[in-house]
Amino acid sequence: METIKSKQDFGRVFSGGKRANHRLVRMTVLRLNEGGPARVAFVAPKRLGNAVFRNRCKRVLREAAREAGFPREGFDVILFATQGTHDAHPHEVAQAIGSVMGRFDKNKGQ
RNA sequence: GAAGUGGGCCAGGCGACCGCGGACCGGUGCGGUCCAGCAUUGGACCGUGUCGGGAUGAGGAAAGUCCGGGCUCCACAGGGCAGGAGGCAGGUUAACGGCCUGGCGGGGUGACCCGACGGAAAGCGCCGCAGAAAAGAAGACUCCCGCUGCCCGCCUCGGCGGGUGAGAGAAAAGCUGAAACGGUGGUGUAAGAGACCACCAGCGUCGUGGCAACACGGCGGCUUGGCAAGCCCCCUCCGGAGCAAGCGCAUGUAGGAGCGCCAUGGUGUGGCCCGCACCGCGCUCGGGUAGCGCGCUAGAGCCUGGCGGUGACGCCAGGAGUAGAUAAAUGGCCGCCCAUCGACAGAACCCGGCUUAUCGGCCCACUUCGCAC
RNA sequence: GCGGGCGUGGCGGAAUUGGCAGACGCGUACGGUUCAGGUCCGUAUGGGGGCAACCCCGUGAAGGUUCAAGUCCUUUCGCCCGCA
Repeated sequence: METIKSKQDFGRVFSGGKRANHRLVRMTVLRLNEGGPARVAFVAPKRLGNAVFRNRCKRVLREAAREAGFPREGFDVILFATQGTHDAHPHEVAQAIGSVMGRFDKNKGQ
């Protein structure tokens, strides 16, 4: 699973991407016009808690992303943990990601 | 059995499947270099992609960053001032503000626990309100006494009684306060006082024991508040930075332009001075960069046994054993077991401590109380 | 990794060398002014107890030094800032 690493790439996704919120996950999605590998990033803000709490959040997101079929062709996605992510089951989070991504797939079809 | 004290240990386990970091091994594609050969080609090494195999992979505090070191660079880390830290004694150690043993003080019936525990007659400063007085202030004030003097009365003519409080005496009492020129009791006196005596506290000094802190005993003269976590004094220790240290490679219009200063100068140097080393330096404009590799994990380390030591610890012998990431790896799911899957919590150069957080459980030693034998 | 600062009523923000904690401003409540509202003026305003006089507790938390701590010291929690 290719991850976004450099500061410049993050900046590109933040400025050009669209945001979508859910109780269990928040995400920023950038549609890629030209080729290049689709990538993912996992973020847990510091205000959520200590290092163990945030590591757990990112592991849940990682497992959910794997189940949801990431990385998806043509998208760079940043996944943010929320307060609910820590105690959620990865399967729930995967469904949440799926429903949110559904909007973007629909838009793509139009 | 109940309550408690001290010390040590564990931090769910096993199996199956899917996934993550990553050393290593094997296959294979591409590129480069070298070697052999006339040549198709073959072999070795390096880089890179891909497929398969595959050991191994967070903590007792990884935490807070409160101390101490190692390591690296600055000069080989040197002198002084400033600044900072520590503060009963002896030991332990690489070092420490840690630890051990002992002393002293305090708490507990006890096992045990706690203690920033040098100096206030080196100096400066502070001690509000109350109180006569608050730090040597004079014996100032109230109070005490009635020797001398003065006044009045009596009378046996020199004394007696009464009054006064000028002079002399004295430091006991003075309601306050956190704290008042040691405390209690006695002798003494006009009244009193370490003036004298006994005991206690404290000080000095001598002796004995102890490496020492200190303890015990004798003697002495009678006595000098508290705060140093106020400044300070004394003793001991500390050069500065930190793995973004530091070294190498690659990239780059890059050995850039302008102005200013310059040897009693500038930089290394981080507060200052000296010393040492180097010879350009400062500002502005413009440009570039946090890519890759090394450092990077085996270390004053851990376990077991023996010896020395009261102990911390030291010495010797044997044994086991690679976390090294860099947008940063440990997760998901199923089954079984203990007891309900639990607490605090995630390595980032590495160690030794300290402090703080913490569900539940186990082991050892000891104390007090109750009951039974 | 290294270094520095802050925490006081509901809010902002004072409290000199330790010596009566909450000055001052805002806000809130009540009353007055007005036909009504605003402005303005006055009173009250940390918590608990008491009929009252008054007493006790309160400066992020827990200890300590001192006769006395918002102030000094230690540990700890939270927040903010700077440097590489």
